[in-house]
Amino acid sequence: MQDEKSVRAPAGPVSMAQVARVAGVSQQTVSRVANGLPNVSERTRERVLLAMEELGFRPNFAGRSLRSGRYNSVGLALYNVEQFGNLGTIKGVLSAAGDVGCAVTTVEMDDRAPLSLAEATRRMAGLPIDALVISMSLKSEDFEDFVPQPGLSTVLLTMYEHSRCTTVDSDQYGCSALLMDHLAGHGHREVRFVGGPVYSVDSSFREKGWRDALAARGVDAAEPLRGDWTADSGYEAGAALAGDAAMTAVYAANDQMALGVMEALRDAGRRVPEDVSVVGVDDSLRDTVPHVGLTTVRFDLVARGRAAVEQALLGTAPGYRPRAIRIPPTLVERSSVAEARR
Amino acid sequence: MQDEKSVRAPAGPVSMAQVARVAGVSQQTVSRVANGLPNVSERTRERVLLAMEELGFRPNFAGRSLRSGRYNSVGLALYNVEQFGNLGTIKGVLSAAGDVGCAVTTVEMDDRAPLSLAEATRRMAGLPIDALVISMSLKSEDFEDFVPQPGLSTVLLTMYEHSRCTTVDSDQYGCSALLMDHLAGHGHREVRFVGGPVYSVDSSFREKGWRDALAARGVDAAEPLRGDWTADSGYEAGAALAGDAAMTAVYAANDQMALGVMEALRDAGRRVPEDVSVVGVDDSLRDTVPHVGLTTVRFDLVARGRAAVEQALLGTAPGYRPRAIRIPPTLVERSSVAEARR
DNA sequence: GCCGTGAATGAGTACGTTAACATTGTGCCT
DNA sequence: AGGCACAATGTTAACGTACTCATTCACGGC
Repeated sequence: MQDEKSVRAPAGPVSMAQVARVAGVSQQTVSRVANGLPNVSERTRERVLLAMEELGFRPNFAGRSLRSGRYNSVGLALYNVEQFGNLGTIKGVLSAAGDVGCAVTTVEMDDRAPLSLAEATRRMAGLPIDALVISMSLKSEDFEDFVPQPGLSTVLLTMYEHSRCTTVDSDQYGCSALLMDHLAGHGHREVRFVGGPVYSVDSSFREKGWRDALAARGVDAAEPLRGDWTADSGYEAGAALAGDAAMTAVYAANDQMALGVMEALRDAGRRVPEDVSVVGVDDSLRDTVPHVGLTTVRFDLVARGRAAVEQALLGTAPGYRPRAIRIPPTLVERSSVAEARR
Repeated sequence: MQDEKSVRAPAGPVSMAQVARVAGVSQQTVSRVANGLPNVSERTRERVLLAMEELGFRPNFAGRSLRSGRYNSVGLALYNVEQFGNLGTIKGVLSAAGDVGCAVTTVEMDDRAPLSLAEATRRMAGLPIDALVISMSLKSEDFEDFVPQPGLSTVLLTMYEHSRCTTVDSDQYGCSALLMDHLAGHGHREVRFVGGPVYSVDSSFREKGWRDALAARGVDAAEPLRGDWTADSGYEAGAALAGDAAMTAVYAANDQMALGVMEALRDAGRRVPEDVSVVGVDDSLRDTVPHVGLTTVRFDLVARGRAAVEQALLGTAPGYRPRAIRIPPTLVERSSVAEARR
């Protein structure tokens, strides 16, 4: 039963008390060593570190945060993980949380039934988190009557402006203004819109921006076409638009559809951008398609995620007032926009 | 100071004891209600639920898991969040964790210096997690001397076969066999390889698979070209290969470069697939490029993430033995491969 | 040589929860 | 009517940590 070296079977989690016994010190001294506090002699420190190593000590999170009242973690409720943009947002959330020494505790919410915000909050409330970021693409009315969990600072990633909750989002309305101004600067008035699915909130904000821009210039908006975000659906829309002699530009609600539109127009004998200008949204094709020539708009999704976490953590301080933060997009000018024909 | 309704300022976190006081029951009864345990009268239950609502009770995670010794959470150490494939893996991790009622606690590891595995494990050890999945694209030698934290079931997402740790990965070697067999079936012997950056472990496994497949057929491997995964770098490689009269097929280590290769070949007057066949890896262009014609290989990244979590959780049971799990890829046959010229 | 100073260490306690056990109350069978 | 089963509820203890306070010890100034 005797080994030559330090093979005391830990058999389950090792507490500071056990380390203390082996090192011949008090549990409090082990705590000091574990947290790098001063007033521990070098000799003692080494003895304790050795005992920790030997037993495989792992600090008990529960005990620690029961004492401190803090978890050093931000909650993230995700609705549709694979949706475009989530990776950038996740990156921003992780990055901002990491900057302040926080982990990110994530739960996927799209298991069975379409979950409500209330249900999501309830499920997140029991997790080890100091603040909560909720990313669920819901309709505006689903946000209206939402009441955040008292005592849990909550931020919603949505364009809806909530009265009791800070909301953060890329400016899905402003991106249209950016593109329409750009097109107008090149003399385009008759701009057609190819939207995403009707249930998409982002698409409808982009559509509203398009409508308002046209209205501001006194142009009647033609009935928008709709795709399902894929390049193939964009191709169909482009094919349908190719015969439209009045229009000089197409605004597709994302880049993949814009690419489809461009290909369909060219297949129908209309040159891009000489005959028709095309713009998209997202700048998702960079590095993916060789020689991308699509003028588009880029959202800083990382900034979106960062802002959400920053606000959520600010919200843990008393006296914080909810606000609405919209991350401005930037225009990415390439070669799919030219002067409109007279 | 008296409001007509239930606006007792909670002022900080609310404990079961406080709820108990308001509801006029014992703290244990509150616990029973919170956990949905039986043997509570309907009247009492309602009274407690009301008090919870009124005070904004939020179950204390620390107290609960201090008692139970479990966290119901899986740790995820991520090295390079935005890298291709991570989103699918994250999805799989979240999904598998969610299936067993676990959250996922994530920390991004690429802050300052290139972190070591040991450092990553140390940082994750103090988090509220029952098991750990580590996703860091390191060289094989960085994995060799890794010792997992005792008492913390750990899985590495890597092709390296570790002796004391379960490893999970998509089969980055087998994908080459799949593609080379497919090409060989169409009569291709002289297949050129366009790899990713030299430091990429995935690329080198794919390259090894390509070499071994050629060797098995007695063909000398030409020096591979290298890109940086982007379509533009693929275009350059394609331009360089266009003059190579002997080769009949190109194997690009990812789809974006394959697309660049195809465009460069066509620009140089060589038809694809009639003159040269091209294959890629990842199937990353689906829905992104209209009418994708690229024959490629698809990894089930969600399955990769799922497998990692499943193994990590299995590892919490005694008697578990480490294993190496390789998720097989599937061939996605499109139109960029034709019979080789005689 | 005595006391003050400050470093090193230990003792005691409380954080919020749940499990085990103890107690009370209610209704039913004989 | 007496007792027994079982439902409803309360009491106590323990999980591992870090804070507060107490104690010991060494050293230096006078």
